[in-house]
Amino acid sequence: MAHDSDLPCDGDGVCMVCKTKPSENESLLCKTCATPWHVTCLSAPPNSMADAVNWECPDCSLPPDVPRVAVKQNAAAASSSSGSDLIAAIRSIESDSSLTEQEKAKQRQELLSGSAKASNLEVVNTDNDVLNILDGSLNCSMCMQLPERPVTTPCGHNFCLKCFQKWIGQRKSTCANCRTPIPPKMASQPRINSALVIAIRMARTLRSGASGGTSKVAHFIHNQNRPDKAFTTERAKKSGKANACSGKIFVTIPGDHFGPISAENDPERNLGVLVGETWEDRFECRQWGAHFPHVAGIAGQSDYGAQSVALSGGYEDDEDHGEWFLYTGSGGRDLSGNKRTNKLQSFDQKFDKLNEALRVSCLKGYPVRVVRSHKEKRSSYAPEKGVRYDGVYRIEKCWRKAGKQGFKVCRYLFVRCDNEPAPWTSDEHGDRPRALPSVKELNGATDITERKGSPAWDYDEEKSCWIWKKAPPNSRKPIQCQNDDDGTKVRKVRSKKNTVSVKQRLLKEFSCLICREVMNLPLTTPCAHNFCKACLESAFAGQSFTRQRGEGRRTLRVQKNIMKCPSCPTDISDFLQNPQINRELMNVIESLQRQIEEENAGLNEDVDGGSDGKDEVPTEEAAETDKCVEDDKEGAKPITETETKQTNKRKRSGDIDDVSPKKSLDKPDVVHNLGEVDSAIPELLV
DNA sequence: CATGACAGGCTT
DNA sequence: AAGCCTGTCATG
Repeated sequence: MAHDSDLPCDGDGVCMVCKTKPSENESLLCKTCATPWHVTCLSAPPNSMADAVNWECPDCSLPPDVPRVAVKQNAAAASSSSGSDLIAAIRSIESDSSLTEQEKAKQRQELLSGSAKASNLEVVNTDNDVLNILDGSLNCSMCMQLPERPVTTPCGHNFCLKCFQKWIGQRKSTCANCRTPIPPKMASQPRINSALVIAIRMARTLRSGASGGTSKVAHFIHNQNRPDKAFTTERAKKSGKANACSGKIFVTIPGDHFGPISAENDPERNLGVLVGETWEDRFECRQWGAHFPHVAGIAGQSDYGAQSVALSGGYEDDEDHGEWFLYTGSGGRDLSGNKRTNKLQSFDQKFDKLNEALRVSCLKGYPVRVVRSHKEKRSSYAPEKGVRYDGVYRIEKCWRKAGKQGFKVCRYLFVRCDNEPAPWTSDEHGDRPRALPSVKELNGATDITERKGSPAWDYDEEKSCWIWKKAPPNSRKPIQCQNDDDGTKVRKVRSKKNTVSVKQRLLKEFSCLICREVMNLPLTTPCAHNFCKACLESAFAGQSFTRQRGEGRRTLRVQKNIMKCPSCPTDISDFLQNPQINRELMNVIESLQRQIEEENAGLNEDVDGGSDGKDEVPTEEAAETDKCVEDDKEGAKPITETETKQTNKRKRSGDIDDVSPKKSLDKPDVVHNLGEVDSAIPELLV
C-alpha cells in the first residue's frame, strides 16, 4: 500500500515528489499527523470525499511493527528526541489496549506535533477524554479540526472563522454542512462564539496542565464598583458621562507604564489586568489602567513612546485581523469649536504628537497595550459590548499613505506579542514570533519607518515567552498611590487548590445566558449567544413575528417585529422563526453530563445525597466560588456560610440584568474566568 | 433607528 | 488652549 515513492509536502508546503506547491484543493491533510500531502502525487489517493476527510497518510497507516523510514520534517523539527525514541513512543501508544483508536490517533498526532512529550504520556491519558469529547463533536466540518475562532451558523453548525470566511469567499451562500442558506449578515459579519472558545481552550488547558490548578485566567468579564469620586459636574452626574471625571484608578501603575499590568500593580485583586477582561466603557477601562485617555485612541508622548491604543472604529482605514491589524494615526480632521467627532478629513496627518509617540514605540520595539471597543463594527474580533483588553502588540512598521478619504494618514502595523492567548482563540498558549504579514499598501507608501535595532520587548527562546530584553523605560511620572484611608474594604485574593472535577468545570462553561444553568437544547444566535431553546422561546412568548400597521383603517403591509437578543441589541427575529439546535454542542453537553453521572455513581457515596450533580458543583469549592460572586452582588456585606449555601441557587429566568447593555452602578459583578473562579476566593479584610 | 449635536475632562 | 477612535439625548 505505502509506496516508497510517497512523500509529503515539506515545511514550506512544497510537494517533495513533484517539487510544486499544491493548491489548496490538491492538498490533503493526514488525520493523524496533520501533514499536508499532494493528492495527485499519491500512489493511492482517497476515492471519495468521505475517505479524504478521514485520510491517513502512508507513514501513519503503516502497521506498528514496520519501522518508519522517514521521520517527517515537522515531526523532526518539533521533537528533540531521536527518531528511535519517537518510534518507541508511538509503539507504546499503539500497544496501549486501554485506548480507543481515536484516542490513539490523537496521541500520535500530539506526539508528532511536539505538544506531548514521551514522559507525560500517562498524564495525558487521564483527562484526555475531556478534550476528546469536544474533538469528536465540535469539529469544523471543513478542516475537521476543533474550530479555531469558532463561529456558529443559525442552522446550528460550527466552523472556524477562517474556514467559514474562505467558504463565503468562494461565493457560497449555504451552510457547508447542511446547505441551509446563510443570512447575509452572518456571512458578512460572523461573530465568534466565545462560549465555545472558552470551553475548547479550557479543555486544552486542563489536558495539558494535568492538574488544572495552575491554569491562568483567560476570559474575564468584569464590572468593578463604580468610582469613589466621579462625575464632578452636575450634567455629568445626570447623564452624558462622556465628560465625567473617571474616578479612582485601581491599579498602581504610572500613566506612562508600558506593557502588561501585572499582579503586583493590582492591590485590589492581586491578579493584574488579564487578557479578555472587559469593561462597560472607556472610563472603567481607564480605571484599570489598560488605556488611560477616555476619548483619545492613543496614549503616549511624542518624546517617549505610546503605551496603548484603542480600536473603536473611528477611522475607516483601520483593518483588523486579530493577531495583527493596521491602525490609523490621529488628526487630519477639523475639530474646531465644540466638535468631538468629525469623520471627514480635511488635511494630512503627520508624524507628530500621538502619531510620533506610536512611531517611537515602533522604533524601540515597546509592547503596546491594545483595547478593542464594541464600536468597531467591522471587525470580527471586536467585543460585542464594552471595551476589552486584548494584550500587547508591537508596532513593526509605520508609514504614511493616502487614506480612503484622499488625505494622507499615518499607518501602523501592529502584531500581537502577548504571553496570554487572545480572547478569540481557543489556543491555550500565547503568541510566538510570527512572520510579518505582507501589506500591499506599503507599495507607494512614504516615510516608511522600521525598527533598526533589537526590540525592547521580544521573545525569549529559552524561557519560551515574551519578556523585556532591554529595561523598560523609566516612568517620568510619580507613581500613584492607592489611598484606602476612606475605610473602603480591600479584597485580597487567596489561592486555593482545585478539587472540582474537570468535567464539571467544563460543563459550567455551557450555561444558558438566561437561566444560568447548563443548557438544555442549546441554541446559538447569529450574534453568537447561547441559550436553552425553552428559555429563548419563553423570552419571546406571546410575541408575534409581524404586526399590522394602521389600526385596521386600511390594510398596510405587515411590519416585522423586532426581537432583540436577550444579551445584546441584535434583532434575532429571523433566527427565531426557525431556530436550529446546536446539536454538536448538545452532544458535548450530554456526554459530559453522562460521564459526570457515571463518575458520581462510582465514587460518590454522597454525604447529603441531595445534589443532582448536574449543574451544581457539589464541593466546598463551589460554595466558595459562588460566595465570591454573591459577595460582590451584595456589595461588601459579609455573608455567612449558611447564607451562602442558601443563595447558592441562582435566580431563575428573567434575571438577565447583567447581560443587558446599559446598566448602572449597582450592577452585579460577573466573574467569568477559567481557572481562578475555582482556585481563588476573595476575602474581606477590615 | 440612523444621523447629528454637543457637553466640558484630561492630556499634550 | 487645542485636541481627542465618548456617550447620551434629540431629531426626522
